[in-house]
Amino acid sequence: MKLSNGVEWALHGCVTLSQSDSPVPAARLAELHGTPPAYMAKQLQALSRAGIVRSTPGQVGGYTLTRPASAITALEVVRAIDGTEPAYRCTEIRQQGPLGVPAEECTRPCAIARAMAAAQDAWARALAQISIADLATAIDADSGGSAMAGVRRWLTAGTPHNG
Amino acid sequence: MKLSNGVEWALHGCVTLSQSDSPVPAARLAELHGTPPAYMAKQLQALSRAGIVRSTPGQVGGYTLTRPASAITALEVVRAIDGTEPAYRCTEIRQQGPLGVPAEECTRPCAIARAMAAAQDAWARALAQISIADLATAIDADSGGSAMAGVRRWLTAGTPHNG
DNA sequence: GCCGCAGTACTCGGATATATATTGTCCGAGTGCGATAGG
DNA sequence: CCTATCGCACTCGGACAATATATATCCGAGTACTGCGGC
Repeated sequence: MKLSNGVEWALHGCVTLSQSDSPVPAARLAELHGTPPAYMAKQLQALSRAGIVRSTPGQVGGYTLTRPASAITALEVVRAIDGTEPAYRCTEIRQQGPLGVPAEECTRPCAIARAMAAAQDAWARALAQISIADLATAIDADSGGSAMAGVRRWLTAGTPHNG
Repeated sequence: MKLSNGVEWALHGCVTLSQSDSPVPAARLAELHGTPPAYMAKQLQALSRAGIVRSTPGQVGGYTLTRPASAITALEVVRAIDGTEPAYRCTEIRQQGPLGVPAEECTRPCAIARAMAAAQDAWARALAQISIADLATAIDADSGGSAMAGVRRWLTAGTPHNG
């Protein structure tokens, strides 16, 4: 069970976007985080399809959060990048083999699938309780309260029409 | 985040093994579940390395659970097949880029990594609460109490020296 | 001085190669049972 | 009839291909700013 690396970049990217009102280009986010620019752009496109960020074309375009950071959960970001399919996919092997139960009796999911789904729900609930704003606050606290201010300064310093 | 298909086979296999005192060959388990024999054997080898099952060589050999089914958790089986590494691996991108924080200040994990780890813990706890015996009981209940008896009958019927 | 227009530079978006992990398969090493020969 | 020995069939175990997924990249479509010409 490996989560895509893009999830990490998307989460950090959302935290960064939460510090800017003006659009931030994908290339700039990639520069800030030290990631391949084209691949970071790919993740942002996925976030755009999921409705988490809005893309602004044009010369001073870029990406912006569609909602306040406190209204975006980590679960949404993870699902946008990694997909919504559950980690455990039951292939109904109980219907296979010499003792396979007929499909008509399989009215409810397999007990094993139910257990795995319950675990996944617990995981999702934990992520749903955390917002991008929470993450930004936590990161800021870890650095003594200077990290987010530094991000804001760097973002504005890099946009010539703003600084 | 996709979980290996072998997890499903391993879980079903452990439930089946819990119904037999004598060793069950991998090929027989594969036949019962309708899976590729060689690949099912691969999963059982992983379970053996993890100490969940014990392999018995020889003509009437096979695999047996090392402990009562009530003492084997679903988490152990999943970890044996899928590995113990967490789904989210922090690559410390906070140390990258122009605003990278020096490594000496990274005394505790990144806030995002902490959030993801907490979610993974919730997932693990949910799986740790479920034993192979619980799964067997649930599967049996789904079939009106006949499934496990059928498995036991099929296992003994297939072993010529027992039936 | 003000307005309309073309040019340009920048942005995103999807289609395209490469690397890696998973899936699936095979053959060799080892072990216990069973038949057999001897006492 | 009992026992030791040999052969064999069956088992697991790890090493080896084929496939699917994730990773990384590139080029084309579209849009807002900028400079220029006309009014």
